[in-house]
Amino acid sequence: MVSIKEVAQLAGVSTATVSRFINNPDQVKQHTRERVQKAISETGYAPNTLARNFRRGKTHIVVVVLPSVGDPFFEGIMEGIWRVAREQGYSILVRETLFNTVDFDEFTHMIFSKQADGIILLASPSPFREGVSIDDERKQPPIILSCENVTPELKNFPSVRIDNVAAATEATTYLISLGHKRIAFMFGKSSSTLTADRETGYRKAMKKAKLPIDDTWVSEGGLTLEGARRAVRKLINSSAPPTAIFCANDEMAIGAIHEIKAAGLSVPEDISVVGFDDIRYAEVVDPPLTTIAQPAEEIGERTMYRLCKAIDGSDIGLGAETVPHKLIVRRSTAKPPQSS
Amino acid sequence: MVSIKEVAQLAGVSTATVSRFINNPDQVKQHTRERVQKAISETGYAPNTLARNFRRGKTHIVVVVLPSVGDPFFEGIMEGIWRVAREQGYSILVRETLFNTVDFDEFTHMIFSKQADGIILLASPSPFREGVSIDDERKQPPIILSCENVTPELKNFPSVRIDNVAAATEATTYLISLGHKRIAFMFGKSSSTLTADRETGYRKAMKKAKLPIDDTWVSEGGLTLEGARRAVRKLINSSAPPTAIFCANDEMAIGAIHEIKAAGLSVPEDISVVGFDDIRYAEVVDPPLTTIAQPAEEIGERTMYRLCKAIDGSDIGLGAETVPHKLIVRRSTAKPPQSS
DNA sequence: CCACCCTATGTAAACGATTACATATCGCAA
DNA sequence: TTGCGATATGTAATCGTTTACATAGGGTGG
Repeated sequence: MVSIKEVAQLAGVSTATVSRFINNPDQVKQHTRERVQKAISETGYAPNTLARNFRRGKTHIVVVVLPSVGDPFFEGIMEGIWRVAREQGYSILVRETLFNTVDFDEFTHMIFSKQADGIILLASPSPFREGVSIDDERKQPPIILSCENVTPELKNFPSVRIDNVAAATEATTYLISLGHKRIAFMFGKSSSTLTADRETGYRKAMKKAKLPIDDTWVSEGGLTLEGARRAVRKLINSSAPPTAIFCANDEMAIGAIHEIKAAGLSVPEDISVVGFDDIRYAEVVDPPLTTIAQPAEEIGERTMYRLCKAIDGSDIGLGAETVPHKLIVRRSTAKPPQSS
Repeated sequence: MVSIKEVAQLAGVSTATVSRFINNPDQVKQHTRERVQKAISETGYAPNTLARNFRRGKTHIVVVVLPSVGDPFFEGIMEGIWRVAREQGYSILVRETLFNTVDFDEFTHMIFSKQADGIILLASPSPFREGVSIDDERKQPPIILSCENVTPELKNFPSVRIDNVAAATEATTYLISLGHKRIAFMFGKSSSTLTADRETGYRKAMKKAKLPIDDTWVSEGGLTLEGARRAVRKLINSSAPPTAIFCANDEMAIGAIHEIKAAGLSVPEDISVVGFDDIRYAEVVDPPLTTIAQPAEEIGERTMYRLCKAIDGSDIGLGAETVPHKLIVRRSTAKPPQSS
């Protein structure tokens, strides 16, 4: 592997000059520039990134932690992250948790040990160790959340997300406005604020409409197709089956629709279904899914920008940056059946 | 940031001893070990990965290049890659191409400039520059393909994949066995061997059954939902619409089903649809999709293993490593309508 | 013509770990 | 006791860049 020394030798200059030629050509005289350029071409020299990063103390790497890349919702977020990353000269290292909780310390350690310059969390790390709090004023390592798919302990962490409470209220209220009274809520991990907030919104809307909530209507499905299908089977067989189901994400909603149809019922004639996220499959399932759209790319972009600022040492403060959501009405929702 | 020097000083030993303690504790006497451990705990020392990697000349990073993480088929492959990566101590840096061709040189450069130890290509790089050939005996940089979603020039590159020709033949033959005579084929980028092989398999089966192929039946849709929908509209409105459509991936098949139903036709009563990949949505679309299943995780694992070997300097040879596929029959296929 | 400054380049010291080689220490056999 | 080998530790060079500082050369103003 050819090093800067050999290039310098061949060009008859010092290594410093070669380095300057690469990083700041303006400092180098035209005449010298040509000689160095020639030497580089001849040797096929490429600067050793390991050495450079080591010397500069920067990895130019950002780790994105998410439950599963297969979830199409994350695609949009990643798109936004990548755009900014490319613009700012970062590479993205992806770390899947596969829905296992991971130790938060693992990520702070990645920063301390210079494996990465910053971290974006789209998944739940395990709760903090005792005594660690995020509210205090001491400088945090450059770690930021998106979508708040995390444990409540991290509530004050820098993050970018929609107002999940308001969005869930809106979705539920829409079902209520159609005439539904028995509305179920189906969610993922109960320990995440994401889920908790959406449940809060749901309960808020039900309460406002003075509608009762049957305990059997609120069920954990795991945010997956399969989990949703299990949960739906239970709901359908219960003594007072709901006429509408509000799912904490589209993946569950798609699984729910499938299972409802498999049971010989129709969507939306027998049961209305509302999803959350507006993934691209939402439009092509049968019937097309009513759902809450999140500006995923924008979330990704703003998260990455904020992280870059943190890496550069700026104070980005605590708390969430909120982006707008939107209710998308398609054909998976309708008035409840007459008999209800 | 605390360095090994400070730990050594605090423990009253040399930096060499601290280094040995970290990398090879057995070499260090029990007594010393305790002192060093104490110093590490007290200082909160974490070895600087940048320095270590630089010294060792290894990044412990593998780049995976793919068109889009949003495609659920890649999820399985990534799963397999990650499993092995974790086992072998690598981090995965993901690079999306968003269906743009990227310069192959970019990846060899990443290796030369020590940004990564190896590359896995799941997406099409642009054709080689003139004069570069992959058949020659000179040692290749550690780059490997999966799924052969690439330009034909790379045909001899080390890769892991199913036998696309045989799989496509099988799928087409299955349609023929149901009685279909007018079978369309819908594919993505025509420049990839993946598509070419599947088309070859399709043509082979048609030829064997002595069935003609209408040119309008073979159409490029871009491997996306939207592309497939456009292509279906054309097919339906043609003078001799097909009774079955074989799609080069499930994403297209799902788009096709949706568009067929939107046009007021039924699947499979009017038109049968076959996909490719068996992504997890294949089972929950309506009707559930008949498709070719690929052992995605296994592909990912074997790819990563082979790459690790290449990185370690072993000769992994040229050419493809083949894994088995399987036709999954669901309800999107049936006999053609009577009138045909 | 001198003094000064500015520009282009060279010299060499970092960065923080690893490791070849040198040295010290200890145990044990002769 | 001496000598040898094995074991544990220290010394210092090294990886390839960057960069603070030194220096040389060239131009300008007085």
